[in-house]
Amino acid sequence: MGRSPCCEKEHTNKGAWTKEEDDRLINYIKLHGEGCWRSLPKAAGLLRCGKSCRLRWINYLRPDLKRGNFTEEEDELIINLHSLLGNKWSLIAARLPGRTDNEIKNYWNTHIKRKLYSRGIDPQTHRPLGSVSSSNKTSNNNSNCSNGSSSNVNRFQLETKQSVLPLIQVPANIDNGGADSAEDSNGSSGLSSEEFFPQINLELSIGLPFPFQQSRFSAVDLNQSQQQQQRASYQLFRSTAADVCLCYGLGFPKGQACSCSASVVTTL
DNA sequence: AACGCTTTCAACCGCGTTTAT
DNA sequence: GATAAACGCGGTTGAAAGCGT
Repeated sequence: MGRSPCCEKEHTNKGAWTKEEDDRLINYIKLHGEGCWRSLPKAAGLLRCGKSCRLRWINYLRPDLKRGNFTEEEDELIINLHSLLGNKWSLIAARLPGRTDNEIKNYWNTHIKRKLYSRGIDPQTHRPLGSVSSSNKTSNNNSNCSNGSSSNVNRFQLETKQSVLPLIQVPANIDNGGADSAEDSNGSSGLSSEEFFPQINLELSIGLPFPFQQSRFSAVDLNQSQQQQQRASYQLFRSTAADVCLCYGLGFPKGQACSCSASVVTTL
């Protein structure tokens, strides 16, 4: 099916916004609120397409935006969330009040990537540089998806006979606050997913992600200061991102699918 | 001062998803 | 259910600023 352009290209301004355009947009949204971006430009007297207005408002004019440099805490939170979510910038932004997805994406590409490289960490895989085989690199674009067969790693994955779709890689040797393992979940049902659907193995497991496990960051891989950095990052990680229940995002009301005591449920 | 290279980030583009008809 | 319109997202671009020579 074809798509018509989102606006009439001939009569719209492009490029940088002027102060007057900003004022018009701000005044209009103050009076009428956000929404209906397609009709907004005309109503506000702007020669812009609705998409452009929405972007300008969300990324620059919104009053609740936090301006200024990212803090060290924000840096670490972004890194941790990226290791969990990959390039889902809007989801990451949702956990950083006052920051936009565009801002975080830009910051990731210009600062954090470099920071991770300087720590000897691959920003896509969140593993030590050079530790990922080429087959893994090409198997899936998602940064946190790995088909690695390490025995001490639980995987949150959707698996079929034909293909494996790992979603979130979770180490087994981390205290996960009491979240049940895949084996426990299967055991309680009495029947495995393979018994229900012989052609499909839905081996779902869920747990808290931890990108700093010892097996990945052993003394062989990292020097002393890098190990110290990882330990500090882990402490911050536990204090920020660890108290999150992912079950809600899978459609289960909190507490129905897991026994963890997380105070935050996510809508992944 | 002039030039070229690099970095930054606001804005655009195309596409997938959701909603309305 | 099919189609079109609108929305939202992630990747990419390009102008401006910064920096070194």
